[in-house]
Amino acid sequence: MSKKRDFLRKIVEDDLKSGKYKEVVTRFPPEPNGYPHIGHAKSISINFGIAKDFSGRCNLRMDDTNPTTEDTDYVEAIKDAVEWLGFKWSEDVKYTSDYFEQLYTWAVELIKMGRAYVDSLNEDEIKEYRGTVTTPGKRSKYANRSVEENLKLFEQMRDGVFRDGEHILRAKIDMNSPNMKMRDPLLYRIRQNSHHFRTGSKWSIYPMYDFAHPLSDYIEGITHSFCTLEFENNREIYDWLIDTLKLEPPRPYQYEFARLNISYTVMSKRKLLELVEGGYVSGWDDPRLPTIAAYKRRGYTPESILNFCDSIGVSKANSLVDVAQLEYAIRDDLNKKVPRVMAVLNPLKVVIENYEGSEEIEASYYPHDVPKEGSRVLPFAKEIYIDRDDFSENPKKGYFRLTPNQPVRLKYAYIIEFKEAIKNSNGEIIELRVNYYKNSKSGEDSSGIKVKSAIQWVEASSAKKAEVRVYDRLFKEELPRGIEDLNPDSLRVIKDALVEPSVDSDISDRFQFEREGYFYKDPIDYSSSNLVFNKIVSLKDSWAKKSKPNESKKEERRREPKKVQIDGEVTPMSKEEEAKFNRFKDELKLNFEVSNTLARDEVLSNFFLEALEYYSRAVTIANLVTNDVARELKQKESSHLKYSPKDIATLASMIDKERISTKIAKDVFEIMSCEGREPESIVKEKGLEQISNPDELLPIIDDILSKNSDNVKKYRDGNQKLFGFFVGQVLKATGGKANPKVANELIKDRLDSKD
RNA sequence: UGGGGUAUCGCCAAGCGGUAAGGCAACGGUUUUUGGUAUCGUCAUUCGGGGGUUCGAAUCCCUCUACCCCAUCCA
Repeated sequence: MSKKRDFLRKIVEDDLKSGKYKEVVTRFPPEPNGYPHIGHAKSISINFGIAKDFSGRCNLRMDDTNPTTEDTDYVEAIKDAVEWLGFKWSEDVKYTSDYFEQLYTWAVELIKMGRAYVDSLNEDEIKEYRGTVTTPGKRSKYANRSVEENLKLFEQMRDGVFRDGEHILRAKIDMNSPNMKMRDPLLYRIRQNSHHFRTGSKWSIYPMYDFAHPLSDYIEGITHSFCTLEFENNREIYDWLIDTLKLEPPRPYQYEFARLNISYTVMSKRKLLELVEGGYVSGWDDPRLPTIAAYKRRGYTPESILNFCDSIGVSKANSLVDVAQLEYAIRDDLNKKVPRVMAVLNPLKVVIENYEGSEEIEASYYPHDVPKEGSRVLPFAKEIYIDRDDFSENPKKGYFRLTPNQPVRLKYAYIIEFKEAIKNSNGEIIELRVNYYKNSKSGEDSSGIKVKSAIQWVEASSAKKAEVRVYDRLFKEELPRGIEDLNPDSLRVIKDALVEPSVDSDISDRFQFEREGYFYKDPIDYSSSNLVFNKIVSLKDSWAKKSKPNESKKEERRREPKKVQIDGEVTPMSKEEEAKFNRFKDELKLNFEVSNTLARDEVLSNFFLEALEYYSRAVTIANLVTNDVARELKQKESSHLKYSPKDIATLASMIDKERISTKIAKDVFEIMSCEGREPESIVKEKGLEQISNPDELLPIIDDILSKNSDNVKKYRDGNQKLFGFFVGQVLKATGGKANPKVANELIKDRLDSKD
């Protein structure tokens, strides 16, 4: 298993360790209503990856609860994507529609329990009754129907008695819930005349996501149900359903992670569909799209996609991943795998005037640093082609290629030297005349000529013509809004590129065209008589960066000045709060902030006041209460606390008497709140009294200092930050019991004096 | 405006009271018959802002700010 542990893996690991589940079971549950994209790849990588890491299982489930949008084509595309990425789902592909009968039974059960009802409001009324995020909703009058009536109506809904929209099944939860999703969520709707791609016209009613999803997870024995952030609000329904139906454990729990966004592309189904249907791209597998089908067609490897998913991690923060990170993943993968070959994308004819005849040159497919074997033969003769970019009449500074007074090596072959440029009537160069050095042949070079670079070439008579499709980012904006941000140059088709003859063999489908990039034989259009290549990704090009001075040095290290943030209004205190505040501050001498916090929180201030009756040093108690007790109170009712104000008072007195350090006090507090024992007995039992005696501490300190002599040196050289490190080490060595104040002084002494 | 979330380098992202990981990008050097690769180095005195607690805070407390999600009979 990989060492890397994201928060989801941590949850799974803990659950397995605690024995909550014996085996982890996950699922990838797409709705088959669109082509999966790289965002799905992230989800696939998480769900299948976690199952694999923890030797569990992962189901592939088609969430087909909406007959109007779904289709079997999409099912195939999804299966294909999962397989292509190299995963195997557990058993057969699952379908939510397989569970319709069971789901129906549960719905009936809910009705019988009085927890669901048939509502007959129309769509607009339902919306209106739901209220808004700030105003409560109100319940429909139909919510009062008897169980019998609901049962009968629901049965009739199933039997196709009603038209779409006439009735709806809802859970009876809470129309005033601050969570909009809990305002009597819809469970079933009527879809009278739609044809479901699997169940046909068998059903007139279809379950909604919120109803079908948790229960399908339960049916399949899923343990961890991972989904994206936008379902956070739905989790409450998820739990409500499973609890209300009193389903036998083990039950699944839902956890959410952030959806993937990549710069310069779009990921939403709606926008993708718009691109395809609007003809802005050639189809779902247009290599410019972020769909898995597109990456596959473009030539990305499954490994590279998976590596990419690994590299971006999993978290809950909305983020926009730089495409450069994806590009790195594919380059990194292909670099190790793929043969190098020569291609000239923008051919310029070159005649080597002093060369006669022809020869064959053997050239390795792989550079010295790729540990793979294999070579091919390159024909060589008087007429060749090089790339137009590799000759310059008026070179920029730092240009390494052929110029009128700079020779260049033809890779694997000879060094050539410029003689003459032939131009057409427009002054464009159409042909180059050069001479070669006989004794400069690659591998047996005795010419002594130093060249700055070696360029690719193809021999004229044997080179094959190829179509090369060069892709750039689909959008010109980092965060595209829609088609208005389309990059007009996202596709460039080069019809008359030339490639060396060995390319048309079955050595590989992917190549590196030397000094250009990685290319893939188009799986659909490529044939021996019609060579078609897709550009997967270019090589890194530090020359292009250097030679393009536009956005140059200006941005150097220009740190944004820190924005000044304006603080908002703080709600004013009530009369009583203000009175308390003044008493705390003036009478009890608490500081402003502590008084403020205490005064504004009634539970807290009561707790504090009560503790004060047992011990009179207000400051220590107040600090304990405002910090540590407050933390617990965020999660628990005060009546659920396992310790009393008196215990806190005792703890405070122990701190004041310096029997224990504040650090240990935190530990003691922790035990108090977990086990509900008195501080005195905890300290006694564990022997937590702090060590303040220098004679006891000094040997420990010296030991640590000598063991960390490198850090001591660093500290003395000026790295003041390291001081905390030494204190930490001493505290660690004493089990936290060293009096940190004393330890601090002693360490400082030692560090500053002894050389 | 109610509720639910999230903020650590240009972009991802570790970190859970004791020396601010790592990757991408960027910038330099070395190697190189790919301006590729590899390799070495540089790149957060500071963790959204302000207070507080502590010997010690990215981590605990208070508070403010910004952004995302929720009012489909979609998922």
